[in-house]
Amino acid sequence: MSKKDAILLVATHLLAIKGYKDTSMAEVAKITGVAQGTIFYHYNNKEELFLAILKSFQEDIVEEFSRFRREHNFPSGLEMIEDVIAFYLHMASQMEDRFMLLHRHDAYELARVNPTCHAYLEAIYNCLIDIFERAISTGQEDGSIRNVPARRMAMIVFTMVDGLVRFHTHNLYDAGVLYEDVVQSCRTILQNHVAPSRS
Amino acid sequence: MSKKDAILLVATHLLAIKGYKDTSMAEVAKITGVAQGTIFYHYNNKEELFLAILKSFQEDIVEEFSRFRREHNFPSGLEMIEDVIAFYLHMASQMEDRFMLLHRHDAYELARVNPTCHAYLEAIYNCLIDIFERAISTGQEDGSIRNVPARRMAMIVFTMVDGLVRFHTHNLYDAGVLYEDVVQSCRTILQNHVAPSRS
DNA sequence: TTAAATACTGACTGAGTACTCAGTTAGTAT
DNA sequence: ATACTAACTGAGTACTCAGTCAGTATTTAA
Repeated sequence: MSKKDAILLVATHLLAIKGYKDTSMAEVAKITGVAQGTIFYHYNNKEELFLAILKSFQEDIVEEFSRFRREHNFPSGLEMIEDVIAFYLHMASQMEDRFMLLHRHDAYELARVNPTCHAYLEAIYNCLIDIFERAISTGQEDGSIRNVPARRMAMIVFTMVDGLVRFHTHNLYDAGVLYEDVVQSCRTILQNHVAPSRS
Repeated sequence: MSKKDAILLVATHLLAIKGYKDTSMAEVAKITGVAQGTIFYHYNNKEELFLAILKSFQEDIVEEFSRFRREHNFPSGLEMIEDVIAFYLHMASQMEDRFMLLHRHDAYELARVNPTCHAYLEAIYNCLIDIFERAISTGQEDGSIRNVPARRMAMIVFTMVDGLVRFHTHNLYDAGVLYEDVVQSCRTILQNHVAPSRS
């Protein structure tokens, strides 16, 4: 791996677990095993390094989620929802550092003054919510999901699933026991009770 | 108001909107209109000031939520849920600064190494989730809410409502349009469809 | 009218910060 | 053999920060 990539990886981890202000470029350099100057050779300043992390996150997550849609087939929209929830949680543990970055305020504060940062964040959230929305729309077409506003319900489902992840990272409750309840709740909210042929 | 209280108020606001590391004691002093040393006279260090804020938040929120329960009567548990959601959002805008503090990582990081901080956080969350749980239990007794695990469902409802608040503070979506959907979703999840007399 | 306790002040300190820059090195083209 | 380049280095710079301290004002008690 190039030193540039190694710096990005170490910085992602430190920024995730310690936050922007508590992460010093000196520490990133030391852990990566490069000189401090090397970081500034590749990234002009701390903010650019942070943006590079968001950019790679956005690219990777779009890639992973579209691969998921390519490689899986779902018997119905309602069943797809459950697989999407499981996949989301899988990604959140696979990309633990970057999801933790999403749960910090650093990115949102930068987004207020930096349009590039705002664009990355929006792209990431759109990707995360899109996949729930797609499942709901699919379910509405095949009749397994009732007639609800797809985008807004996708955001609510997202909120619940993301809440699980946050409970876990905040270390206050054992979120694992909530998984089944969340899946069941989503089923209850979305499930169509009238026969599909009725519409 | 005493200078001590004034310092607490200003610090709460700054810590909420800028975060722990980005808030300097010098700025707190300047905005409050006291000398830097005055802060350290009342609070031994920055961490103690932070804990004092959490403590007052915990006390106030317990007070407000138990007042709500004292002063309101609810025709049924299911209807109580809707009022609780509205009240929660009311409190979140009333105590905007302190709820924003809850959405930052600062407190959770301190809680990892500081048992007092952990205790305050746990008390706050318990209070927030208790009121949802109480509504669900009430509804199960009067038959308006179905037989679901009360505590865990309370956490899920909390997750949705808190998600609304977070969307708002993160400034990414207009969360207002989601309110009705969240209330409707909660009703769908919890509502009892069998006649109360059947049990 | 003291004396003691409490409340407050702001200049100061030393550790830590992001970032710079003159210079080295390893590799490649001429 | 010479010239050139991108990657890399780490000591140095200017600055910010939490916390200290010696001293002053204000309140309380005898």
